[in-house]
Amino acid sequence: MVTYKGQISKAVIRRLPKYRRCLNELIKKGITKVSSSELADLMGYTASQIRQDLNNFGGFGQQGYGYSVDKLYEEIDRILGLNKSYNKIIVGFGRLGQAMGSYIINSEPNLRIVGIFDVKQTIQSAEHDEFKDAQVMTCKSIISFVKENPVDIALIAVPSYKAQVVAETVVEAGVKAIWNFTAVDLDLPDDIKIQDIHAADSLYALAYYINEK
Amino acid sequence: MVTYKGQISKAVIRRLPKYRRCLNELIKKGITKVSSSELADLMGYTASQIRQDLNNFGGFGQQGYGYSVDKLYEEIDRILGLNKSYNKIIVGFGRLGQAMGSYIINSEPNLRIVGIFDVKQTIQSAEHDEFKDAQVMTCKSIISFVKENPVDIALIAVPSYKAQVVAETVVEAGVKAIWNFTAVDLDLPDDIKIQDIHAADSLYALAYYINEK
DNA sequence: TAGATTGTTAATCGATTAACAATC
DNA sequence: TAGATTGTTAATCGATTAACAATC
Repeated sequence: MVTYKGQISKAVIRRLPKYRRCLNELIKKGITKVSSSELADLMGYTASQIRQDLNNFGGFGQQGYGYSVDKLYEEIDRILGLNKSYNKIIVGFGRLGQAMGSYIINSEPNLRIVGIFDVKQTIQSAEHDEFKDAQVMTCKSIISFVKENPVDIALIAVPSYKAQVVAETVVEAGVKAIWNFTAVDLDLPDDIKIQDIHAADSLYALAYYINEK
Repeated sequence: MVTYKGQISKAVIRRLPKYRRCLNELIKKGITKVSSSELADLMGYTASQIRQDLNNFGGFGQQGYGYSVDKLYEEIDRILGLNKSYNKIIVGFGRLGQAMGSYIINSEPNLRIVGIFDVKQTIQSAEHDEFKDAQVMTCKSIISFVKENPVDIALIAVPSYKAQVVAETVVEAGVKAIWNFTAVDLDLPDDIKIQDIHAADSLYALAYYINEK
């Protein structure tokens, strides 16, 4: 069961953003040092799991002392690749696409929205509109656009029935990573990285737990 | 390691909505019968896992034949509790709250949106607006409203810095289940069911996999 | 140095896969 | 009946927890 160095389990990767969030809170509070058991209390994991998780990437801690909050935060940022910049397009610019676009503009400086595509080229703009200067292109121009402009990530927020076709289009254009907000499980080549936000699935799980026992 | 009957692992519950989605596709195609190995091909699981999963709830299949698509779909619906109705409030009615509200109105007939709350009582309405007759109430009235009107689920889509306070308010009012769209891990009593949509977390995981290897 | 806390190995737990008897 | 496919037990795999030696 020897995992090669650098081959990290999905369970660990899923937890890293939560570590990052927690460390960010500590930084805001001016706390500079934290032990695995303090983190355990804050996050609801065991101290043992936290040490295991962090040791996948090397010894970030110091025996007898704990972890430096700043250093750990930076390391996790680096591990996740959040110290780099990414070019991004949004395909489907209804309320959901706009909501996520707004989030990115306000909270993710490393993500540059380089193109926005929708069947409609108009934006129903709210009052504080981050998008008032944005140009919305027709989906037909996705391929030519991506071939001219390197794109790392495509956010897809089109209606479900268009999801597979749109996804195939961005993949054909050369995009390798998809952040999928549609209710569809996309069927794409194995080398394409996909992260699904299947909001309805979590709603159904919620219904299950409401009725449980 | 005897799990009591009826005590189903979280891993299984997480997969049920995907079974449901897949079965729904088969129904649309007019397919009435499916075997565990056909489902395995469609969903990317093993046939063995599918049989294990379904057998948690009793024998839905027929040896030598397979599963009835309609029956299995209905059973999963019932297991998830989707055959019942739920009253729901939306707290935070910006683009994200509106997007999810629109989804619910159009796709989830069993979910009734009984109240909408926001600091602003106006709706920036798009052209096809499902909400044009909706009344948006001030967050201050949440407690009195919920005490008058039974509410099963609160969708929270307020800015992060308000998330904890808003969540505490709906819990104080008596709501037992929260569908959380904020970036915050809510700290609430153990008997409150929470499902988080931490979209940013999945984006960070995507960044990790883009850089992997 | 003594105390604290990590890094890391071993033990446990739970989830997935394999195998096959039951049965339609 | 013969063939197919489930239901279910056993084996494997992976992830979590416990324990403790290393070391700051």
